[in-house]
Amino acid sequence: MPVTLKQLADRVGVHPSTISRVANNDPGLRISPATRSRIEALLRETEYRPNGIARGLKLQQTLALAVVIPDVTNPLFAALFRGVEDGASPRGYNVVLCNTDGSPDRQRLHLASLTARRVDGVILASTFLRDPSVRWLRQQRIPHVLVNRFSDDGLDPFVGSDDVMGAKVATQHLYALGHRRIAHLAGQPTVSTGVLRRRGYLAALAEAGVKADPKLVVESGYVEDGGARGTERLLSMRDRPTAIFAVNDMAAVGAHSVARRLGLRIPDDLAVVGYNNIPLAGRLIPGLTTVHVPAHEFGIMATRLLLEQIESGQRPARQVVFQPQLVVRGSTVVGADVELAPAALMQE
Amino acid sequence: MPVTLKQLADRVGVHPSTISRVANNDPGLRISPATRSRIEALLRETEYRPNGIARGLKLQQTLALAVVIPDVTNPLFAALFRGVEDGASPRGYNVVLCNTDGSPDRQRLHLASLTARRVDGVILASTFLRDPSVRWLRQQRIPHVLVNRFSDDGLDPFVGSDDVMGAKVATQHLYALGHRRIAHLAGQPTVSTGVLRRRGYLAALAEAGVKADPKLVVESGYVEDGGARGTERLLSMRDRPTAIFAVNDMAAVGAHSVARRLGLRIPDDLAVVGYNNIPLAGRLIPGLTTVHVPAHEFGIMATRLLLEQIESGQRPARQVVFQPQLVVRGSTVVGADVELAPAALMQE
DNA sequence: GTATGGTAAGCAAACGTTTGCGCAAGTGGG
DNA sequence: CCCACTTGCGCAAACGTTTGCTTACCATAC
Repeated sequence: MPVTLKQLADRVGVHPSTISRVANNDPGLRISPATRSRIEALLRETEYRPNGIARGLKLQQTLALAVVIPDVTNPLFAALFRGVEDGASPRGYNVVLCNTDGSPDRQRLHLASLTARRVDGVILASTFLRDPSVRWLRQQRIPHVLVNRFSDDGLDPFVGSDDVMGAKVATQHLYALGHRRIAHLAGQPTVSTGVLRRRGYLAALAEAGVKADPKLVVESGYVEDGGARGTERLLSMRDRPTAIFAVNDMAAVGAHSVARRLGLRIPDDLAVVGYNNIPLAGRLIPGLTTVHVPAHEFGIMATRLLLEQIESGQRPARQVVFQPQLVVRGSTVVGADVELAPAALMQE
Repeated sequence: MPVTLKQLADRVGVHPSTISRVANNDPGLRISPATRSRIEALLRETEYRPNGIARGLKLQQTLALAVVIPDVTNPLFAALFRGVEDGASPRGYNVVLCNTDGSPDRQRLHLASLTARRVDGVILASTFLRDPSVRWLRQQRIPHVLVNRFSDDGLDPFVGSDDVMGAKVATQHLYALGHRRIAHLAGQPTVSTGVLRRRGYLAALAEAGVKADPKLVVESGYVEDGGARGTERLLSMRDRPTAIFAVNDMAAVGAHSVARRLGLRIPDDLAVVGYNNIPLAGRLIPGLTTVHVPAHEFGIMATRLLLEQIESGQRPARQVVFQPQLVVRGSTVVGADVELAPAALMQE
C-alpha cells in the first residue's frame, strides 16, 4: 500500500494538512524553513503521491477523460486516440478508451460506466444522428466533444471536416477525369458522414449537370466486406459504372480487391476514390485516391475544446471544421503513384 | 450534478445507509416491503448510480485497468487492446490506454500517473529487458501482466508467444526454399523479442549447418524506415542475401518497398518474411509471409491473468506462451497468394 | 407488568484528501 | 505593560460511499 498523508504526518510529527500544503506548494502557506525541509525530504524519500481517488472525491475532478469510438483497430480511430492522448497527457489527464463496435447499446453502457466513474469529459466519435446518448450527455451537462460525426446539427461542440465538400471534391475529381457513370458506396443514413458524403456526391453530379442514377448508389457501410459486396452489385449491372466514390477507405479497399479479382484494371476499367486517407490507402497497388482526414489533429483539437469546457465550466459549443484535401493516387490517375528513386543506393 | 445517497435519503425520509443497502441488494437486509419499494422506485426514477470514485475510496478498488503499449496506431497493439477491453468490459472494468512511443521515460511517467490513480492492475506491452519500471511494479505489489515482451525471465506473469521458435520456423522456411544467404533485420538488444528472434534465427542456421555471417544481421528496429535502411545496406553488399527475415512486419514492409523500388522481384530475387501478421501483411503485393501472433488472444488472456491476480490477491506468476504459426504468402513462395474466384459474380 | 425476541432502520466510522478558519506563541510598537 | 499583528501550525468539515454495530419499537410469552 502506498504511503498516506497521515502516515507521513506521524513520522514528521505534524498535522496531515501541513504535509498536504507543502506537497501542493500552497502559496499562502506560512511555515518555518526547518519544518518545510524536513517535510520535503520525507516527501522525496517516500515518493509520496497523493491518492488520486481521494483527491478526486474532494476536488470533484478525476483528471481522466474518455474516448468513445467504434473500433480502435480502425487506423482512423487509432490516430484520433493518439491525438487525444497527446493533447491530454501533458496536462496530467489519463484517457479511458471505449470501443462500441457501432452498437448504440454498447455506447450507452460505456457512457453510463464512464459517468459513474466521473470522468471529467468525453470525446465521442461513434455518434449517430439524433443520438439519444448524446442528448443524455447534454442534459447531464457532462463536458463532451463530438468528433468526425455529429448528432444534432450545431448543438454540441464538434470537431470534424467538411464532409459535403470532401465528397464533392472527390466526385468532381472523377468527373474531371471524364467519368460520367460514377457510383457511390454509401454509408448508413443514421450517421452524419454517410448522409453528408452522399449529399456532396449528389451535389457534385448536379452541378456538373449529370443526372444521378439511384441504382448507382448502394449502401456499403464502412467495412471492407460491405464495400466488396456493393461493388459486386455495381459491376454486375448492364450499364456498369466506370468510377466509384466510396464513403470511406475500407469500403474502397473492398471495391479495389473485387476489381482486381475480376481482372479489371484500375484506374482504366474502374477508378476508385476513398475517404479518410488511412495508411493502407497509400500501400495498395495502385495507391488509393482518397480524401484526407487529419485524424490526429482531430484528436488534439477535440481535447483542446474539451479542456476549455472543463476548465471554464462553460459550454462554448464551438465547431471546428477542417477543410478536406484530396490525395490523388494511382486508383484514379495512371502514374500518380510516384516511385521514389532509391537515393541511398545510387550514392554508392 | 448526479444525485447522491443523501439527497435520495432526504426525499424518502430514511438514512442514506438504508438506500445504499437497497441499491446494493444487501442480502442480510431486513426491510419492510413498503419502504423497499419506495426506495426502489426512487432509484429507478432518478437513475441513481453510486459515485464510483467515492465507492473506490471506500472499497479500495477502482474497477479500472491500464494498458501500456508503445503505440496504438500499430495494429498489433490495437488488436491487443481490443482483447483487453473485450475481457475486461464484461466484468465491469474500464481500461485506460497509455502510449509510450518506446520511451522508457514516458513509460515511467505513465505508470506513476496510473498508480496515483490507483488503477486495479496494469497490462504492460512496452517492456524492456531488465526494466526498472517493471521491477518497481513488482516491488509496489501492483498487479500486472507483461505481454509479448518480458523483462526479467520468469519473474512476472506473462503472456506471449515462443519467439525463438517463431524465428526458427521462419528461418527454416527460407532455408527449405533453398536460400543460403539469409539476412536478419534485427530488433534492439534491449527488448526480449529482438533478442529471442535473433536467437531463433541463429539457431535455425546452426541446425541447418549454415555458417552465420555477422554482416547479414543488421539492427533495423521495429519501424518501416529502419527496415528500409537496413535493407538498403544489405542489398548494397557484394554478396547480397537472397532472403530476409525481419523482426517484425513493419521492418519487413520497409524491405518490401525497397526491393520494389530497386526493381527486384519478390520472391525470386529477394524473399521476405515478417513477424506478427498484421492486417497489412496480407494486403501487400505479393503478400508477406509472416509469423502469426494472436494479439487479440494475448489481450484476453492477459486480462484473465490480471483479474485472477486482483481477485485472489495472489501473484500466480503464470506464464502463458502461445505457439507461433507461420503464414506463407507470396513474398516467399510464388503463387501462395490465393486469388479467390469472384463467387458472387459467377452466379449471375 | 416485565422479560424475550424479532423487525426495521439509524448511527458513525472509515477511505485519503483539501481548505477555511482558529489559536497559541512570539514580536514589535506605543 | 498592553495591544495589535504576524508566524506557524492544528482542527475539523467535507467529498459520497459502505458496513458493523446499536437502538427504538412492537408483539408475544410468562
